[in-house]
Amino acid sequence: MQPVHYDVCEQRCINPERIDRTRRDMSSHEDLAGLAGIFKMLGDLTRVRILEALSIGELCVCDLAAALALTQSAVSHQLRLLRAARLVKYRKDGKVVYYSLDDDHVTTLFKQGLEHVQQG
Amino acid sequence: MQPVHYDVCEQRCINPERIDRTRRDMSSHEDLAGLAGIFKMLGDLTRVRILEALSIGELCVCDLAAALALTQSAVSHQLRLLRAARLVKYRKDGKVVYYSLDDDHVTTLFKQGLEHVQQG
DNA sequence: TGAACATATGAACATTTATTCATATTTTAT
DNA sequence: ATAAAATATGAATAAATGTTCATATGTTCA
Repeated sequence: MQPVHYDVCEQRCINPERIDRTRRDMSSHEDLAGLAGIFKMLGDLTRVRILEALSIGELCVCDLAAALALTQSAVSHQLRLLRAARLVKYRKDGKVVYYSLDDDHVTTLFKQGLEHVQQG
Repeated sequence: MQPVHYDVCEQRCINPERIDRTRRDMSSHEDLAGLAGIFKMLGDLTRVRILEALSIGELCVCDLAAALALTQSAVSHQLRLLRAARLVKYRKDGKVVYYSLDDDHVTTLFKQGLEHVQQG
């Protein structure tokens, strides 16, 4: 079978029907951007460690820093991002702020991810 | 209850038992690094789009580039990374190389991720 | 009120990383 | 063998991002 070539978006292509089908069936750009955003948030060792620590139980910032051997500032900056992504929540007790996981989606994703990691 | 302060790793902390428990119960650094690695790989819009496209069906590099309106070079560079992460596999048909998903872990992770995205 | 402490945050710096451009490699077809 | 086409890749550039340092904010306690 001879590949037929068309020009789409200044790219040569071989199978235009597949291209059309792909474009039609793909999720919205919005959803995919959101998806990439979540994974980007989880794609950092420090944040993964923070989330795993919090999955064991709530911790205040300084304990989190101590447990993971990180500076208070580094932890605080990352918690800010995790908060914005609604992955963690917090409660204040005086001047101490306790952080915990916002829902169990993270735990689920971690389990799925570990399956891939540990089988590879 | 008065918080008792200890010094651990040059960090003040409030609840040393929690710190110990956290350290004890956390997954290995290796596993967590691997986990972060997977998520980092998925944490890029271009790669997410490529993987979603391939989840619909196998595609050659130039069709992938056309379908996503990307340069051949950009796609090829990303496929290299996805290949190294064992997220995609390929088969050669003459000078055309067809890529597809290596397993269905990606699809599972995408579904889980979209749940978080679409409810937030 | 003032001192000490827990946390948050802005700016600077260093590192990582995605894309582009040019070119190499490999295969097909004449 | 040569030309054309599909893919891969190295180097360079630009942008994003994580950490550190210094400092601000807010709370407790004397």
